[in-house]
Amino acid sequence: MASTDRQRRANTIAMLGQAYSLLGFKIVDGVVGAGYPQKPSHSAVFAQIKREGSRLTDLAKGANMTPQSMGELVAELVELGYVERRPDPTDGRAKLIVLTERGNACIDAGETTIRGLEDQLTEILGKRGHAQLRTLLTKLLAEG
Amino acid sequence: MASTDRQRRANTIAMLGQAYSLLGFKIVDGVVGAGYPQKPSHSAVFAQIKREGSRLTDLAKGANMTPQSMGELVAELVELGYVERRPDPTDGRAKLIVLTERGNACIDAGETTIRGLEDQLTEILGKRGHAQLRTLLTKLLAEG
DNA sequence: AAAAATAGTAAGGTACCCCTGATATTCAGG
DNA sequence: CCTGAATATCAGGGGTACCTTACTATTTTT
Repeated sequence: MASTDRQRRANTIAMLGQAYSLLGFKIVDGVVGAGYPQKPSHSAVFAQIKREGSRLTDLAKGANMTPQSMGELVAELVELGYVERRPDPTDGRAKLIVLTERGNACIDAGETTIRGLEDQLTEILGKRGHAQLRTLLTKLLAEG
Repeated sequence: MASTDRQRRANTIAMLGQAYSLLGFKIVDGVVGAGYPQKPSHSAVFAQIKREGSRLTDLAKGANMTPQSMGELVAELVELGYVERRPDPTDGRAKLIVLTERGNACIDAGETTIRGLEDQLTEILGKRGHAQLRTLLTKLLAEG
């Protein structure tokens, strides 16, 4: 991803990138550090999967990738013990990808990590500043 | 990079990532669209290289990678006609990586693209909001 | 002048992330 | 019940972005 800066004042986009890089890695580190090893791409599953379980195809669509690729991610998560494949009672072709207990615990660890980082943000920016940042980003993403 | 979300309210870090992803790709698209093909990783060079030229080792340090990896990036940029390797007159071991005319033009295109995107940000967030965002990010990066 | 450090190059490897193509099974409509 | 679409999976491939190890050429140190 280009920042293509070299200017004296960093551009806003480069700053966004640096901020994300800084904090994003801390999430993975936090979750992995809490005893839940995983690869960054796995979050594509964790971010979408429903409590009742999700179909592979739906996960793939949601993550904007092929079912084959998603299948590979799921296979890794099965290997790691975070999800299981179960036959879908409503469709013999389909399988439901469901979180195991450990999978749910992993998500909890992720949410805890994120909450901790949000708290750090509040410390750095102040309650007001943090809220402002969120408002601005929301606006930006709505229009972008 | 994990967002590990699934919450109703998106977390701030995920939003930072989305915003960066959105805008970062627009930079590359803009520069490439202006007739300067390149890969995202190349910005690691463009972002650092000095007008007088830079040494490979320095570029590598600045981008936090090995000289070998940086050497590869530089080789690609030489291929694309953006930089040249010249012997460093002050040290027979070293070479200076210097921008060609085309390389400078490419940087100019990048800066133009970024300026355009910054203007868009101002439109979306307002002059005040844009300034606030920059202030908040600056603070965040200083502490992080 | 010999030894040690530094600059760069060369060759090969790894992790990650995603793709295409082909196949088996099941479902849904005519 | 036949056929076309959908679901998942197997097999194989490829690109990006890095790394390690090993080497040569040059400079600096002793």
